[in-house]
Amino acid sequence: MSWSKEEKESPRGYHHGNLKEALLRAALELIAQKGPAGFTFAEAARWAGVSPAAPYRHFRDRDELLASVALRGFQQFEAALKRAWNDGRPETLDALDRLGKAYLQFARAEPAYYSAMFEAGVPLATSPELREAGERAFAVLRGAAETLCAQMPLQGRPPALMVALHIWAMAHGIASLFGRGDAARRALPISPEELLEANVLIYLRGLGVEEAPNKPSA
Amino acid sequence: MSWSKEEKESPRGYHHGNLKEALLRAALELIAQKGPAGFTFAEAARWAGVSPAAPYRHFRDRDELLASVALRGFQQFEAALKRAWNDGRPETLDALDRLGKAYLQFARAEPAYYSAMFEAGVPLATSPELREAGERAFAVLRGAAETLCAQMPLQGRPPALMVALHIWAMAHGIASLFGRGDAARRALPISPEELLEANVLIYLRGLGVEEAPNKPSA
DNA sequence: AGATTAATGTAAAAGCCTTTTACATGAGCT
DNA sequence: AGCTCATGTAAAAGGCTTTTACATTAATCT
Repeated sequence: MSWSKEEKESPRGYHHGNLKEALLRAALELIAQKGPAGFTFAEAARWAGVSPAAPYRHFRDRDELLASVALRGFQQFEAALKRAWNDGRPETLDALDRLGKAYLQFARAEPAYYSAMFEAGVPLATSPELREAGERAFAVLRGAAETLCAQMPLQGRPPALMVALHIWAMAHGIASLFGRGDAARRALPISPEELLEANVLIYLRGLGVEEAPNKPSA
Repeated sequence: MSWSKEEKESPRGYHHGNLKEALLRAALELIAQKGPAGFTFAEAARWAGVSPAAPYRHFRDRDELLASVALRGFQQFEAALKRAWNDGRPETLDALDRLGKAYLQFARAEPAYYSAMFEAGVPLATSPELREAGERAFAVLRGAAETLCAQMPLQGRPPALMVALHIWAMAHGIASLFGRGDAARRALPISPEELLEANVLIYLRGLGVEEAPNKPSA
């Protein structure tokens, strides 16, 4: 046992010690509970045990806190997608399937991040950082599309960027419409995962990508 | 010239005469300007020239006004989609193309409606009316998918509902990610319309639907 | 160590929003 | 004309946001 560093609820003195982090966490929790609109700067402060004015030492205003949540969201999103894609190995199509599932999984497991990123109306131009984080997350999809396209015959090979945008649109469309058990959304005859998988498979067939029967055996 | 019925700015007496309508219009305008989050009940009242408490005679609270905007949005959306689809005539695939364009056009021309409908976090379960309006709008897509599927050979004909959901996801994904000139969204190498058209065409090819060369001539 | 400086919190206040309650007005009907 | 109900107003309580002046402490420098 160690007294070294209490992480929880230590009865702090005048200074908090880690207020910025605490506010980010509080915001995430509150957004998850009540949506990006219902989240309030003052409540995050209360949650962190500081006065309503304290947060202004770390964020210019409520919007900047939201943007910071979105930033962190994009970073985690990128990491999750990268993990799932795993450079397209061992099989491109399997990896693509994992990618789609990871996309939906993120939207479901981290609705607060997802809505801060895509639905809260945070201007992407808020900060270069935010924009870049978004780009980097998209770059994973783009890389996947490039790998995919590179495996197609040169004849009629589509622009990888377009393919990436299409995949993004399909995944985001499904995540956004059916992805969260919001109790606010539509009931489906099948799971979002299955719906997306089918959508992508049909799309790929349209591109002329054939599913390997099982193994790329000769 | 007529004094019959002034519609604009008539210096009203104690009663407004058409407050509910005025509030809906004000809300629409304000949401278009500042997003669903930035819109405020009090400002809508001001815009209509009444006291801050007056709106409560017509809407239980701010959320109900938002839900009403969404309701009206779904109704107009349905109408726009129906008009574009035109029962699939004269050519199913052309009609489908019009449908997609109408979808994007609505999202762009009526961002306030669109965000109230899909992004403001209005619980679909708010009222049966709202849910039904949503269903009716979706029913247009569903009808299109059914027409489309009916023209396919029985062998390997996909479930129309799935096709409808896919088309919805693609359209919504693109509208939501790139659809509004928000100055907040990503720049594209091509227009959302082209992007969606390509997405749907590839998808249809994947379903085995072949584009008629030009005219269904023998 | 001691002093200075910069970072981080607090208190108080102004301004806006939401929502409720009691009251005022007048439109529609008999 | 008189009633009644729908529709609006005024006033007030309670939150949230943001700013400003001030308090406390951590960091740094000599």
